[in-house]
Amino acid sequence: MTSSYQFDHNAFAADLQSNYAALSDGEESGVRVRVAGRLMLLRRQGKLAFATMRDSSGEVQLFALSQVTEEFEAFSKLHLGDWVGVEGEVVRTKRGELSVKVATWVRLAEALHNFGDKWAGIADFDLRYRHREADLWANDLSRRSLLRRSQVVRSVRERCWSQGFVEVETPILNPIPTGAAARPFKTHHNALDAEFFLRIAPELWLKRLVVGGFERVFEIGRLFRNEGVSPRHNPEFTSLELYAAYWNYEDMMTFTEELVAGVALDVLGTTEIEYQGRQLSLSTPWARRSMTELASEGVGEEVSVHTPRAHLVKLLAERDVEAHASWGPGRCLEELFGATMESTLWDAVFVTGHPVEISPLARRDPNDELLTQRFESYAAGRELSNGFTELIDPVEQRARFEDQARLAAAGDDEAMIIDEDYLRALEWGLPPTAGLGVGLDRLAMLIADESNIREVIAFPTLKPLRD
RNA sequence: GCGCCGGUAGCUCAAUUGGCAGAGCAUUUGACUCUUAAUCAACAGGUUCCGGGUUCAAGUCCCGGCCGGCGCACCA
Repeated sequence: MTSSYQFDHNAFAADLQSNYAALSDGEESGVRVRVAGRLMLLRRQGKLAFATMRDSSGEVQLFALSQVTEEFEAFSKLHLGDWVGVEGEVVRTKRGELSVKVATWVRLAEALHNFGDKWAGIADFDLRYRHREADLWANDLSRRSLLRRSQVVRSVRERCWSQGFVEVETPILNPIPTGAAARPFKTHHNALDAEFFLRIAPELWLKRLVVGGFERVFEIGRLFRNEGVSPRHNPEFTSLELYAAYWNYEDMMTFTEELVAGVALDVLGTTEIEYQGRQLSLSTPWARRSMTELASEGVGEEVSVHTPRAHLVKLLAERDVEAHASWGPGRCLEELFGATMESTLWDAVFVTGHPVEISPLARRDPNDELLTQRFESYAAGRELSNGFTELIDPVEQRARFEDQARLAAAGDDEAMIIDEDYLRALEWGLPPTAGLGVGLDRLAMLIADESNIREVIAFPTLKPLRD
């Protein structure tokens, strides 16, 4: 059989399995179908041959007989991994396996390499990540995790749409990297002879759309940060960022917990999930605890952003954290929380009330001028989302950017740069607005029960091979 | 970036103290009319990641490099 350019396929393996579940052993349905997929196993027995064929829905056995099957010899010599299109009757073999009894068939493509050990699959991480196409055939779990990631993104998108959010796209090539604290990737546009940075966050663009009258917007897209690679960090990752005019951070927390719990419900059917062998609750409402309270609990005494810096520095030193000269009390408080309590936050929880010092785009808390109306959600000891009531005052925003510029001058190479276009946008009037960012890879990890971010990214960033 | 661990046939893995590089699956050939990782028989398959070094002898020990896993750091 030579290969074909096309195949008229009219049935999926999984549908056959369910539609003919009642077919008894040795019974023939009288129905002819055309299926296509890849050969995963092939067992020849003299003038019979049995093959396991997999398509995107599942698996079904192909049953070939020399008396029935065209080109039987060639069929029985197909290779594992070959793509075939088959026409034949749906039957159940005497031994009870639902099968398509092959009348005619065509090889659609030939596999020149195998897909790993048929028991063990492919275990080598390097091979799995560099050749995901082979990994997907060899390992059920890889297929499942990437499928779940897709379901997570779909669910997030549909839930945002259903709440009246408009999906938008903002520039990836940015003249200045802003909206977050991170090192950027740099590139160059030849015709414009201009330096550009790949975005580290879409935040400022999205708020400019709110200024423009899009009261509810969101963007799902790739962000790029020139930081270390780890089981929880890929240089390019996917975020959901979303803004709602007239909301404050409490409204946004409610939205966030319902979104995440809803995604779990959509994909897994429950908000009480199992993660890495341990029960984890995403059920609403999530606990809300202030960073001040958590840091105090962590160090065993009352601390706050009003505690003298020298004392906070001492408490950090006791935990082997060396305070940088540019850190004020706010940053020290956050570091104390990070060093003591962050990794213990297992069930979904909101941490609220971040210091102004570390929140240059968030609106101050009217009850404490050194804190903001900000939250981060945590699950499995990791940050899952970040949101706040947006700072809308252009004068204060300029002062906050200038504070960041001073940090940069003091050696903090991740401090934010002044964005004049954004300040001008604020001068046209941003209504009271709350914003949210969610790391979708992190969310996908949680839902797919994966501990390595690479398992939920089809083609993770790897070091190019060289000698 | 730092530390620990790893890289052996196409795939999954062995190889004792430094002593002839092996198995299963896949591939190739043959047998087999209800198999289920089919089974049975046979053939073939190697730059032991790369480059040096020590040694009578290196997959194994030492040095350098490449790639990966985990931890730390940075961050989401």
